[in-house]
Amino acid sequence: MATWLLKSEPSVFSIDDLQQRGTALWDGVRNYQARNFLRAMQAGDEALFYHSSCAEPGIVGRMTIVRTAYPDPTQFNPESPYFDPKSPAGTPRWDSVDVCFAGKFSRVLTLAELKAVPALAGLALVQKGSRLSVMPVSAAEWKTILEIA
DNA sequence: GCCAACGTTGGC
DNA sequence: GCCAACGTTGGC
Repeated sequence: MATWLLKSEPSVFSIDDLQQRGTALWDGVRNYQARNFLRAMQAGDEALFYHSSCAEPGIVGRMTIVRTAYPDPTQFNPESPYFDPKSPAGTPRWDSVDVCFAGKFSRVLTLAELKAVPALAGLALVQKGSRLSVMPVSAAEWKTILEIA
């Protein structure tokens, strides 16, 4: 089982939205490195939910991957902000996975706090200039994060 | 709202 | 293949 971290802007899709819906498709990833991580996910993998571009950026909960990568339907929808007219119909560029709510932390593990934890220094999230929205989390990092949650 | 850092595009 | 220009991300 692998572990991951996924970013979302809470004004678009928050941990509370996921809690309400139970299961949701994770769409809108438009970066090749992030997409490749989506494609590496297995059903049963676990992931952290991170709120970005908001008043208090940080990790807010956990989820489980319940369906492996499949073509992100928004890339073909001209009405969607994620529409990609250049994505070939035969070999779609962008993928989604399905995720299931697995818990909301009692507090936000803020980015500032995470940056101060030496054991998390290798996490792409805390590295300067990193904008990666889907990233792997090592077993040790996962353990550290759950311990401070 | 600002702006640093990054990824992508496209001319050459 | 290089690299300047551009658009986007995301913290502050």
